[in-house]
Amino acid sequence: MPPRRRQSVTIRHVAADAGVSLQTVSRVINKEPNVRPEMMERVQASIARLGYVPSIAAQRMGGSRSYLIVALNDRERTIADWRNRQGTDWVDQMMLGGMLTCAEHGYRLIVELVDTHSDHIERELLAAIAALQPDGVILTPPHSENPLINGLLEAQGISFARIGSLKPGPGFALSLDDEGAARQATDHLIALGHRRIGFIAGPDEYELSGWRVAGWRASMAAAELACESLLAQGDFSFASARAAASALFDGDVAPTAIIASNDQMALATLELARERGFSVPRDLSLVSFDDTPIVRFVHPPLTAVVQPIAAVTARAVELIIAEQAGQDVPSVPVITPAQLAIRASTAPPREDKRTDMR
Amino acid sequence: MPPRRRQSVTIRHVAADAGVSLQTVSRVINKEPNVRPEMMERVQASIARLGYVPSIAAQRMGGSRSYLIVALNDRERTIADWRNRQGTDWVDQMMLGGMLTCAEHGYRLIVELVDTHSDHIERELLAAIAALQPDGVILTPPHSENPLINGLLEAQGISFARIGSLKPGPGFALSLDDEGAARQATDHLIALGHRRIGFIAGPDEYELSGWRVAGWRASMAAAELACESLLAQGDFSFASARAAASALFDGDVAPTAIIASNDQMALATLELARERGFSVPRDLSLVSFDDTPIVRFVHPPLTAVVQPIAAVTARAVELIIAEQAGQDVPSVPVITPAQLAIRASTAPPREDKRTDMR
DNA sequence: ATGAAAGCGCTAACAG
DNA sequence: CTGTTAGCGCTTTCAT
Repeated sequence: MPPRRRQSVTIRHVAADAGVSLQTVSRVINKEPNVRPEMMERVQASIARLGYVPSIAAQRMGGSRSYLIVALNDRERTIADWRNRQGTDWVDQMMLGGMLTCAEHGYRLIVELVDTHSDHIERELLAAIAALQPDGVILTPPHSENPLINGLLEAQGISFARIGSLKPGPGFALSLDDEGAARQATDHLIALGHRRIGFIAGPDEYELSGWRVAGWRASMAAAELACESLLAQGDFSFASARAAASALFDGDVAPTAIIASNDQMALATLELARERGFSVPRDLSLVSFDDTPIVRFVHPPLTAVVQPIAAVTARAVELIIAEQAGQDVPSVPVITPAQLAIRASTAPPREDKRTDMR
Repeated sequence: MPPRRRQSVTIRHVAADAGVSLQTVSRVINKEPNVRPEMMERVQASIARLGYVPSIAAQRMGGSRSYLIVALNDRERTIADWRNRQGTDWVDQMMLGGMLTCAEHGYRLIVELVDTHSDHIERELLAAIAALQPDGVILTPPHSENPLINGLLEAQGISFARIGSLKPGPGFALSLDDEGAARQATDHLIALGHRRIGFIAGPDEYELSGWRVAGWRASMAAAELACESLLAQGDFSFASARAAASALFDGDVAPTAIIASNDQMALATLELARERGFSVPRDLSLVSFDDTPIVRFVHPPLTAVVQPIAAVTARAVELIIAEQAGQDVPSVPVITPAQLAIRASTAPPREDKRTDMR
């Protein structure tokens, strides 16, 4: 049984050491105004000498911030990703962006998992809030636009960020530029000389599915290329994409390139292409969305749209902290551009008889 | 500026609702004895009805636990892994084991990064402790046996676990069974019919390097096989392993199988084998250590020793919580067996003229 | 510009 | 077995 531990050096020690009141020390810690420079210096010297660091528990108890930001992720999906060990690094990228940004401001990021589908999601969230009293919450898909969660957080008066959402409303909307990313991918293929570029869309439940399709359509239209018979739909799963790719291959206009709306679907397309004797990228160019680590290790490594999850999460943290500090924060969605990582799965199309010449 | 938030339902509300004193509620929350079953029930009913969840900040202030466990990782290495996006999932596996186990007991896991090489590592750790007041700390290599950290934690009276360490001393030592794992890998190859099994060791700075070599030696000896000219050493880096594998290939006894002490070194060996025209596993069987996701996606997928990081971290959390609760905890190192994932990189050796027949 | 007082939600130590 | 009291370390009032 460990001994009852107490803070070794408290604000009281600092106050005594500097010969000022607790209040003055508190003011210095919180960078509040109305402290003479010399006082401030004296206090800071004491703080440094004593190695004083405020207890966040006490700070929270005193009625101020908790310096805690909760990153809410879907339990089922996150655990499955961890268990599968397929290299999905969504959480890592969130930590990379979120933790480091938190650390810069003296905050901590705590990852919490909640059941999306559960009807006690409300209870789970409230429990986390009651226990942790976080200063902010970062929502990720599929929670970002959950009205229950959104309403609850708003009612509790907690700042929160919605990653992957463009909707106005309470909380900050932060999204990757899905449409722009799809355009970039399409333009890349067009520049390589492709004219029949297929697209495997994601499910309609996800708004971003539509954005990605829109980007592809826009690029195709700009290049005066037809989209007819070049669009198929999957549900982000490997199996669904095999069917979708199959439909594309067997369709009226065999594509020379395919863009898949996520990695799993791109891998399925790659597999199917192989089975049909198509060599990638010689017979078929392939572009993937998400750029999880795995697409770098398949053969050939896939050209992919990189999701800047770390950057978006970092921004989310900054917004939350800025709002805490009473600073002005933008009320429009924050859109972060995506990048295209060009690898070995895209190349100019092979010359063939079907190349139309107008 | 968000409004000053307060706990919506506190222990006081529960006490009033149940018509008992604060203390009784506290006792129920903490499962302390000396509460009549009927009282307990009444209090629990109120807790459920009001949706009460204790504030960990307040609990900590009251002088009890903080319900926080810090997982200390090396900053440089962790950030590099996140940035590289090579699929390294050490942190994820820690969270899988650590977070879930924490959650079962009402604890939270907070990941903290500190600079190993920095001389202010002491200050960093003390700051984290002062701010968070964690109930426990989980150390990972290369911190596990850092005397400064060990001493500091002991002095602070904080329970801590040392992952990847077998040393006695303050804190719980938890390790994977490196020697056993190496034996398993070697035995697997011997069972396949290999007799000339090479081993690429890790650097001496890591104790586990020695354990792994010992396991290989033991298995070889048990099968009456010679180790002569079959041991090479690297430093866990890709480059070092190319040299090591090269030495093995060019040595007196060309191995028909090689065990590399980590994934990077296995990949280097694979690459070199390819360059020399050896087909894996036809001409050379290959076993890797660590089993990061990447080895599943190379061709052929590598047979590998799986590091049960999640299981070990889960155990670490359990030990810390048990000690907190005043329960008896083992004082001997906790060794978790490793598993061998058999994939396509190992096969029986090809018949060749050099097969000795005694 | 500084200080003194009160209280945050909870638990430990003591009473009954 | 149960209730009362006194803090924990900090931040808010409100004085000065």
